[in-house]
Amino acid sequence: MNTRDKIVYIADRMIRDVGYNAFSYSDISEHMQIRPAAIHYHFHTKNDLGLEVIRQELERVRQFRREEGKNLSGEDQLKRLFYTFFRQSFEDQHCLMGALTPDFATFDEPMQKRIRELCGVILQWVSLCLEGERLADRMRFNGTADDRALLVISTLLSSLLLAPVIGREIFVRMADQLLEDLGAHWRVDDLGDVPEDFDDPHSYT
Amino acid sequence: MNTRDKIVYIADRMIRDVGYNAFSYSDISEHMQIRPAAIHYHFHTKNDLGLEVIRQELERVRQFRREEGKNLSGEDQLKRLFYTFFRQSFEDQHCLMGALTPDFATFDEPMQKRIRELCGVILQWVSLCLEGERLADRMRFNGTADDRALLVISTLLSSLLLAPVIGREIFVRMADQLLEDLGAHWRVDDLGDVPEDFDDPHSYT
DNA sequence: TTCCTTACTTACCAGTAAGTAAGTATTTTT
DNA sequence: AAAAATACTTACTTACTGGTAAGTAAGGAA
Repeated sequence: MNTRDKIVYIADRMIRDVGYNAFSYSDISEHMQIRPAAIHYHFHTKNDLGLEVIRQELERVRQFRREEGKNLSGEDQLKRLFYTFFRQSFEDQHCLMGALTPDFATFDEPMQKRIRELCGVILQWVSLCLEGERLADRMRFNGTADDRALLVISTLLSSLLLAPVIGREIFVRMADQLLEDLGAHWRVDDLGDVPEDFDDPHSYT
Repeated sequence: MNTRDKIVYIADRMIRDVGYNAFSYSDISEHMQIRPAAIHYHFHTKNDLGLEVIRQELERVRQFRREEGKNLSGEDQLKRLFYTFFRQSFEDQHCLMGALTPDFATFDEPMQKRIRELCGVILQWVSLCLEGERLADRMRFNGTADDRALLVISTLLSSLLLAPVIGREIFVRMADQLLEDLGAHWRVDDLGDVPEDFDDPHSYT
């Protein structure tokens, strides 16, 4: 990974760990062979870095849907989503939306716009998966798929936020309850174990 | 309201507006006839102030349950909870848990402990209300009341987090869907309008 | 009248934040 | 071989953070 991408990767993790307003360039520099000022060479302002972190996550989600997701059922795509969140619950990390929304009011317009974009893409993705599953009779729920997607995302998001407070096990409790309510025939346990090493920069979301 | 309580009130609002790590003593001082250093007279450190903000909210919830809540049905208590969150969605404010949990890793032990306490009290409260409503046949749900309380809180919490991003209307959408799923015969619309002025320091939570 | 407390103010500290400017070693292009 | 771009470092500025120290005006108690 080149320096630029490494900076973005570390910033991404920092945002998920402690929130956007609680990390600095010097925090990032401590995790790599670089001085804080060198980060300014790659990202003029912290805002630019923040924008890039969200842009890359947006791109990852879009690429997954374009390429891998194309050949996967809604169920398999949802499993991927749940697995990502499951893994993050083990790392005491939050999803980008959960980490960024509380500080939303402190961001400028371009940043807010991009968060809105990320939010829209994720909701649309989950909504389409849910609608497909309902049509295939593998899930059932009242109301629109859009509304149900909102509930799914909000449950995953808050289970990560609450995990460090209440305990890691609440992710499985909440996710399984959600799946039961949706009439799904699979549970978090079916997703497989989380590997020991967590150095791959994948995440949706 | 005396100076000390006013500081706590403003700090509370700031935490809900922009998060704990994004406000300073000078931000608070700008909202009252006082210099930043005077706040140190009342609260030696920012941590002490944070602790007091949570303590007061904890006390408010406990007092409500001890006094008013005693004579109210689970339904009326839940209505009170939903109404509080509904009102906050209009102010683009977050609940304390939603505002504090993303920064959780940056807090020291006493602070984390108190947030955990607040979280526990709220969940227990909602859980008891839900259990009562199920027994009274006014609500129905699978699984334990504790798990269902977790879902209710997480939905309310994230709807506030997402409101500034997606739009205020999502609070009503998500809350109503939640109530429908629970088999409740009431909706957010039944809670009455939110008044224009929002200067009363009540909030649970 | 003196003393002490309360509730501040002003002035300051050390530390850290984001950001800049100038210089340098290394690689790439011409 | 010279020039230029790349990827930094060192050293800095400005602004602001939480926190401290010393002083003071107002009020009540001895």
